[in-house]
Amino acid sequence: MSRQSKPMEAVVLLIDIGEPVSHEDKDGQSFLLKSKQCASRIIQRKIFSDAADQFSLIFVGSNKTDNDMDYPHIEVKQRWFVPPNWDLLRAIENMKTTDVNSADWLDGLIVAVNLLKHETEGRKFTSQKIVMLSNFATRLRSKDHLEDVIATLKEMKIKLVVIGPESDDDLSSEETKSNIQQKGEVLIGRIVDEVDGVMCGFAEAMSQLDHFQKFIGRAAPWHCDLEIGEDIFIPVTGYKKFAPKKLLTWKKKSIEKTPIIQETVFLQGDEEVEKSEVINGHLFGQTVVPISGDDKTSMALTTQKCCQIIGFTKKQNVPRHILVGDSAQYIVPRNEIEGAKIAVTALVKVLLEVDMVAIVRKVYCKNSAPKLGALIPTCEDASYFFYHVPLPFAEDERVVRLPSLSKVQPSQDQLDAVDHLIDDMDLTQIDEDEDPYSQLLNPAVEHLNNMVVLKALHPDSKLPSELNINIKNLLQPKPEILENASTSLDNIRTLFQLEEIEQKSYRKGAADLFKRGSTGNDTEVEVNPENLADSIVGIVQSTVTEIGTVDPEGDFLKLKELGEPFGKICDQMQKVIRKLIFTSSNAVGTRKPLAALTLLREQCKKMSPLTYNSFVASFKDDLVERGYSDFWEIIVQDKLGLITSVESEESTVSPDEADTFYQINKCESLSEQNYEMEAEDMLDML
DNA sequence: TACAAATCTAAGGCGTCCGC
DNA sequence: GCGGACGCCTTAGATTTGTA
Repeated sequence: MSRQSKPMEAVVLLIDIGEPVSHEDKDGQSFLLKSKQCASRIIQRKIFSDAADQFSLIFVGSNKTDNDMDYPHIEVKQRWFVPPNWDLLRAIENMKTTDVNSADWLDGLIVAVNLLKHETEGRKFTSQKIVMLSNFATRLRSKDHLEDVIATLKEMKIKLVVIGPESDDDLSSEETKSNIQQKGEVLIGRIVDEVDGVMCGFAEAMSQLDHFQKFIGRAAPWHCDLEIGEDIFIPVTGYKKFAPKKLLTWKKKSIEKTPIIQETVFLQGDEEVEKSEVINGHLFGQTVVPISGDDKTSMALTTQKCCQIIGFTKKQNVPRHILVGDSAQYIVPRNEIEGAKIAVTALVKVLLEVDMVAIVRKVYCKNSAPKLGALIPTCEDASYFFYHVPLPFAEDERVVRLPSLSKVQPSQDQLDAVDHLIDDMDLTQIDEDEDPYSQLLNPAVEHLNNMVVLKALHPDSKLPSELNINIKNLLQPKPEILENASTSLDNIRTLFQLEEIEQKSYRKGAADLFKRGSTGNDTEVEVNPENLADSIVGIVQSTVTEIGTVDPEGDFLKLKELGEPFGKICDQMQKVIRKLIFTSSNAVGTRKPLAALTLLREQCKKMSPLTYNSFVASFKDDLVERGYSDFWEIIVQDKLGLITSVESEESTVSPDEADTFYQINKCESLSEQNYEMEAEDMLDML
């Protein structure tokens, strides 16, 4: 057995399919149709909730008689208790009414009790339930067994759920119940009362079954010692507070019942390579660095499970927006460990008093990756504990500079209107019990499950293009909230007039920007300075913060104009040139890095020849060493080597020295050959 | 010790974006 | 339109936990 098994309930679905349930109600639907929807929904919910419950199925009013007690018109359709499955669902979907109008629903109940008694023997069900769907419109053969049924239901602690006709209060004045039906309802009502069961109409039942139920499993504990320094260890346990709902997972299955075998083939060119001959590698620039399994093992960071406090900081240093991860944990003192509760409580109390949080290094298990997190002290219902929320490492952070919105100046009326709208739709003041959104279900999960059910039951039919009304409701604000905000919404509509703007293509935009000159000469363009300021320059000014690979020359000049330190932009330019040569794809070509290098040399000639000379010397070494001699040849051709004393007074390099620099000495070319050999060897190994 | 459930991790598949 | 880079999602496998 598992450590703590899921609850496993044995459920008998007892459904009336006799003649009396074939009649259509005022809403145009027969009782059987409603029974179908209801029973089907019960099974669907169980399938998707991954519950361990098992079902059997009994029809009352069937043309067949198939039960151990030989009661007429009672058919045990599914004897063995089986997990909820699509076959069961199809059996329910295919239910048809019969012309039998003398089936006894009490007989059906007795057969169901008998089934639970005998078919659950030796199996570890945690509870037993009968779900009965009938309109009780047939005359009972005998009421002799009534007391026995009640006694057995009580004795076996069977839960009884009866879904029947709407109560008289919910019926319209035109709808009436027959005498037999009224007597039947009184009788079943008595049974339900006696066994403390549940009885409801379809409307109520369906409202509870509309959405797929959430299965609340028991969170798995994570035991660890909270370490403070070298000597203090507090035994704690972590439980997930919340985690994202996982959607259905897809498995590749053949519908033709021939198994799908997934096969992976490794190819080098057109030739197949054995998996054993394939090893992983990392691509550094154009160089593949192979990493074998052994290398990987020796490179792996070996860690031990831990939850180590590495420091404390003021709570305001851990603002909400830097919290990361997709789940949070409770960290509570370990149960039954003496002193753990006292220690955690003391720590939490002190941190609350000084408004601080603890920063921890958390390793889930041996050799798993260390994570950074914040332990946020919390007190709820007189219990002191921590919330653990993951924090980002430095390299996880992205600094996004967005253009200023200062150009947008809303009027005071517009500001007030938005203010009112926020007040009217404010959910923060709603009582938690009345908050319609506190238990909001995930519409994506609901919709996907609905669609899977449709496809499973009707594989050839098309999926509906319209969303189910229940899903639509999940996506809408509640009507009462919209009503409350109706005045504010009207104000917003009036004050923020929307205009349709024709979407201009980039080319069209450019044509507008660079208006053709009045000369009519097609080759001349006239730049409209006002437009330019509002568009390209504006955008560039607000966004260029460092030199990128898209327009390195433009970025360099812009940053220089903005007064960035010359050394800093030279450094960035050098990095970009290296990136364009060594790590970009071949498609980049040599034009862009060459243009960037030319500009850098021109600028350094005036400002700092030493910076350029130092860079070009090490750049030459790298080019030769990595086998980029073609690009070096272009540098030689274009005379982009060392800046000489003739070109700049600050340079100490003579023209002769500059000429010698263009030659590659034997040692360098030897190392190049070596590199090529090594690369060939490595490729052979691959 | 075996087992089931919860949890985490790495690898591979796939879709989107962007530069050429 | 193509292909590389990147990120998200799924899946399989590993680890941990607690009970029978």
